[in-house]
Amino acid sequence: MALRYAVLGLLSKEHLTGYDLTQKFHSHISHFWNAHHTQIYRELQKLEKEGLVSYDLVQQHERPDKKVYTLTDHGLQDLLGWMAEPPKPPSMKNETLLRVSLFHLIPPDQAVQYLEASRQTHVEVLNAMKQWGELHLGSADAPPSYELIGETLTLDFGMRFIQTWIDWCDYAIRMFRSFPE
Amino acid sequence: MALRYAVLGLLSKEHLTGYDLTQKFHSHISHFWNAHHTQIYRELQKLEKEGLVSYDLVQQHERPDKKVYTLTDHGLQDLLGWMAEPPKPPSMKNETLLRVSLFHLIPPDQAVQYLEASRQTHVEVLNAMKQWGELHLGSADAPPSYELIGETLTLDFGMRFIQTWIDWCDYAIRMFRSFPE
DNA sequence: ACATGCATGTAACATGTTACATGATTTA
DNA sequence: TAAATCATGTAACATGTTACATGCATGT
Repeated sequence: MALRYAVLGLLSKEHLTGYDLTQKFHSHISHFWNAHHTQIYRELQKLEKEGLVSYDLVQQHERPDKKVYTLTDHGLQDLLGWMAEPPKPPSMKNETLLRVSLFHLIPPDQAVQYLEASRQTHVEVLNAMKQWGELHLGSADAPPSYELIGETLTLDFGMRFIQTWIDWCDYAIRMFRSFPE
Repeated sequence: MALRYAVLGLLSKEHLTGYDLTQKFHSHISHFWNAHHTQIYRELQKLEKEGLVSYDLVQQHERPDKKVYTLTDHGLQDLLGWMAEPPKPPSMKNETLLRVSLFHLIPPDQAVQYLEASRQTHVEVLNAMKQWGELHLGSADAPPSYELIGETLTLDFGMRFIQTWIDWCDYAIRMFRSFPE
């Protein structure tokens, strides 16, 4: 029930095509949501049938037509209603942690190897986030405009989250190293 | 592709019925995975057809029969093969952050109210985790046995994760308070 | 009397993933 | 010459959610 609100939310800022939306998902909100283009096209069709979005056909030279989607009044009302719903407890689904919970099945050096690879992946993600923030939000020290407050806060959470991963990987590696092999 | 490994992983420790598995999902691994009983029954049927698990019918007095599932050799091999796969970058999907990214659509006091409710929810989850850890894993200071290392580490991550949420909520509330209303 | 627990499921639907398809244009 | 980009999709399948169903036992 939430993919629709990710789409409506992006459309509340700009008029976008399905393709544009896919790009935004990858570039702007991947630290808290993501979707394949196939899902987005399917969702747009449904939202259009329900009257929450409408589209204009735009002809292009030498390219297929594109559908530029717009949020309708009804769509904005639906979105604002959803914004007022109470928060739910977080539910995690993480393949790495699922593996870690079964580490007693494998030898310690394989576990350490896995944790080191995982740490490395997270370091790379964190660097990419920092770069993205500097490019899109400017200095992290200066307070953001009200328009950008949501993006600033979610990026900040994303970076804290990844840092938590890195710290935890270090801790876990130390714990494994303390076991006699 | 990972629910099956959550099921196989639990069955690598004990023989369990579908009902037992549902309980374990809720009580033991909810900080990094979860599933409805309907999913678990469906998955067990598939795993049985593929020969990764088998079951014994156990008759009960005054209750319907139960199927107690066991991991087969084939199932264990499949599980160990999965354990050796490389880690993926984490992918988050979080409704709260999706709302936060759209906070520019609502007035600051509604945003603060939401963040305070979210903080409260996370405090409650953290307390429940602490209690569960004391009950199942004993003192957090003493090093765990190798059998319990996975559960110790995943619970530790869960608690760090929730603490990160709480700290971030405080930061976000301060940021909103600094905006003139 | 009513809810909760034990134990198993079906059905319908929503969401997410992967593979395949088209066809011109631009970049390496 | 190969690939990536723009732009739109279909199809098949896996996973996740919600509602409904059964029937007995125990606790409040």
